Order: sequence, then C-alpha cells, then structure tokens
Amino acid sequence: MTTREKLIDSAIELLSNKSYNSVGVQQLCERAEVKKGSFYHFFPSKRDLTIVVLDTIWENFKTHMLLPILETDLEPLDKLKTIMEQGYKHLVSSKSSNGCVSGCNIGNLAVELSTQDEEIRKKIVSIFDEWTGFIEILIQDAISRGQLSSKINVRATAQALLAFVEGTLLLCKTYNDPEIMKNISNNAFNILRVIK
Amino acid sequence: MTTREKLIDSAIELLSNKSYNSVGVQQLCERAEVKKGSFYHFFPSKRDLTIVVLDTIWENFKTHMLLPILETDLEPLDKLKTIMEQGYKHLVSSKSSNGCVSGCNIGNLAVELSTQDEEIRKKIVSIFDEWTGFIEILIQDAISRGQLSSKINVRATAQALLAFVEGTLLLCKTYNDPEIMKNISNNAFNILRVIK
DNA sequence: TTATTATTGTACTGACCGGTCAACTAGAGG
DNA sequence: CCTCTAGTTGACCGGTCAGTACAATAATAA
Repeated sequence: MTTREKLIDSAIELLSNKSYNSVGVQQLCERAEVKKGSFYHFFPSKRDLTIVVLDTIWENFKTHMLLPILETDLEPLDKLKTIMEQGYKHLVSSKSSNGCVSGCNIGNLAVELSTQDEEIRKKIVSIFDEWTGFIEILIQDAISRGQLSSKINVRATAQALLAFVEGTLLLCKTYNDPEIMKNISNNAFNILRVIK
Repeated sequence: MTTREKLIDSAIELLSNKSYNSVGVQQLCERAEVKKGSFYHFFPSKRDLTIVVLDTIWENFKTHMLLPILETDLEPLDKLKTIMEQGYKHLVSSKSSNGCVSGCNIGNLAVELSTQDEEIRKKIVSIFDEWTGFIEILIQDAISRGQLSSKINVRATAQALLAFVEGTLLLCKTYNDPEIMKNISNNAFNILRVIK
C-alpha cells in the first residue's frame, strides 16, 4: 500500500469514528505510520485530504454495496429492502469492531462542516444528488411495474427516503444501537406508499 | 442579563452555526463580552456549558414551539402538520439572519459528539426520548380518534418520525436550502399511514 | 465598619493545532 | 559515473487550545 493510500485509509477510519475537528494531522500521520512532512507532500491540506476521503467513501459504498444490489434481478422494492438490511448488518459489524455506531460517514461530515467549508459542502451535495438519483431510478422502475403509484413525485420521494435513512443513522449513532434501524426501517416503504 | 445567561446565549448562537470543536472558549467569551476568568467561575469546563446549552435549547423548543401547538385543540395530525410548518418557517428565518441553514442544534451535537463524549450522548438520548414521547402521545391520540390504524407500533413509528425530521434537517443543512423541508415534509404522513 | 463571599480581570501554562521548510535518501535515465 | 526527481524526514513556525492561578474588585452581610 502506498503512503498516499495509507493516509486515505487512516483518515477514513479516524473520521468515521471521531470527527473532523477532533482529528489532527498528527494523529492521522501516526495511525498511517507516516511522517508529517510526507502528509503535506501528498495533500496540500487536511481539508484536501477530506475531499479525497469523501470521494473514496462514496466510491467504496457504490462499488461494494449499492451497485451489486442494484445489478441483481430482484424486484426494485426488494432491492431497497436489501439495501436497508445490508446497512443494518454493516452497523452491527462496525459496532462490534469499533465499540460504537458511527452512523453515516458522509452525513457526519455534512453536519459538521456544511456551515464551515463551502467546498466540502458542495462535494457532499453532489454525492447526495447521485445517491438520490439511484433511488429515483429504483422508484421509477417500481412505478413502471405497477408497484408504486405513478402520481408520486419521484424526486421528492427519493429525497424523503434519503432523509429517512440519514435520520435513522443519526438516531442509531446517538442511541449507540443498530437495532433502531431494524425496528423502524420498514417505514421506508410507507414513505413510498407501496401498493400492497 | 446575567453573565451566566450571556455565556449560555452566546454558546447557543455559536454552537448552532458552527460546531463544538470549532468554537473555542475564547471565542465564546468574546461573543458574550465576558472574560475567561468569569467563564470558569460559572462553568467548570466547556463540556459542562454544552450540557447546560442542550437543556436550554430543548426547554426553549418545548416552551416556545412544541407545547403551544400540542395544547391547541387541533386534531392530532393537524398538530403534526403545524409542527412541520413551524419548523420550516424557523429554517427560513434563521437562514435569512445567519446566511445558512443550521439544521437541528441538538442533532448536530449528537452527530459530532456521540462517539466522543458519553455524558453528552446520554443527555441527547434523554432529550430524544422525551421528543419521541410527545410524538407517541400524538399518535395514540390519532389512533383513538380512528385517524390511524391501531395496528401500528406506536413507539417505532414515533421514532421513525423523529428520524425523518432529523434527516430532513440534515439535508436542508447540507443543501443550505429550507425548501427541501417544504417539498418532502408531507412524507411524514406516509410514515404514519394516515387513513384518508 | 469590617468580614465574607461572589465576581471579574490579567497573566499565564503546557499541549497541540495546521502548516512550512531545508536537508536528505533512493532510484531511474543517461 | 552523474544528475534529476519523487519520496521522506524531523526540526520548526506562529497561533490557538482548554484550563489555571490568583489578585483586584464589587456586592453583601455582620
């Protein structure tokens, strides 16, 4: 693994379990077993590393979680169900390894930095837009199969689903309990007004 | 206004628009026009002030927003609608005065500090529990009036609603746009599976 | 008046912050 | 062999962090 990759990996770990402002460049370097000088050889600033981290987290999520599910031949609503289930499993396993539920890594940075750093805010907006886009496709698919009413506002509903997921992760983090997601995640289908 | 109150007020303002770790004791004191010695006379630490701030925010929310609506003679679901509308109005007015959407002050601290400070996490859990309790009463009321199915899990549904609200505020903060709340807030009624 | 307590002001601590820099090392190409 | 460059290192910068020490002052009570 290259020095650059070690830094990105360490940053993902630390930023997931702590917060942007509570993780210093020094700590980042110690975790990566890299000297500070090397850090600034690869990244002009801590903030620039964070932007790379955001991209990396999102790409990892897409390639290892989202796309594999979307590319199955499941019914669209079953895909959604699978995404929620996988999300729950991820929370459980990350809690057993880290000791705490860290929620959504992207949402966490969104909350902490949206009012502080416009460039990071815009980066997260573009990620959320892409996220919403995938959900829109799912919804559109379900509509064309007659599983959802064609009267719903696709974009607003997709955004509502994203809001629900982010809020659920926020609650799981606060209560430090992944089971909340298990208990309430079926409400996502109410948001969709699934035709039974 | 007493020195103590000035410090709490300044902390609410600053913590709402920035984040815990990006606001220093010094900055807090400057905003409150108070010397550092006074700060540590009234509060043993920045963290202790934050706990008082959490209580204060929640009490303010209850007395000025939540309880006045709950005590009206509106139908329970109209009370919920009013709460969402008031929340939206609050986002709009705070954006026009601060320049940015700050989301939920309590949720923001929850995200930033839940994995870092166990005492603050528990404080926020108790606030969210209370919040959920109010929603449960609302739901129970609607059920007894035949406006909601009696088959729903009241607690889980109340939690789902809280998650949806927190997630919506997270999205509004990230997009720096209160209109998202306007566009998607009606999905809260889908979560409730309102009987039309 | 004096004694006591509450509050404020100033100066300071050591640790840490993000970031800079010149010196150095290891290879690659000629 | 020499040179050039990418990568690496550790010392160092000014500034800020939360928190402390304590004297000076204001308010209150005896």
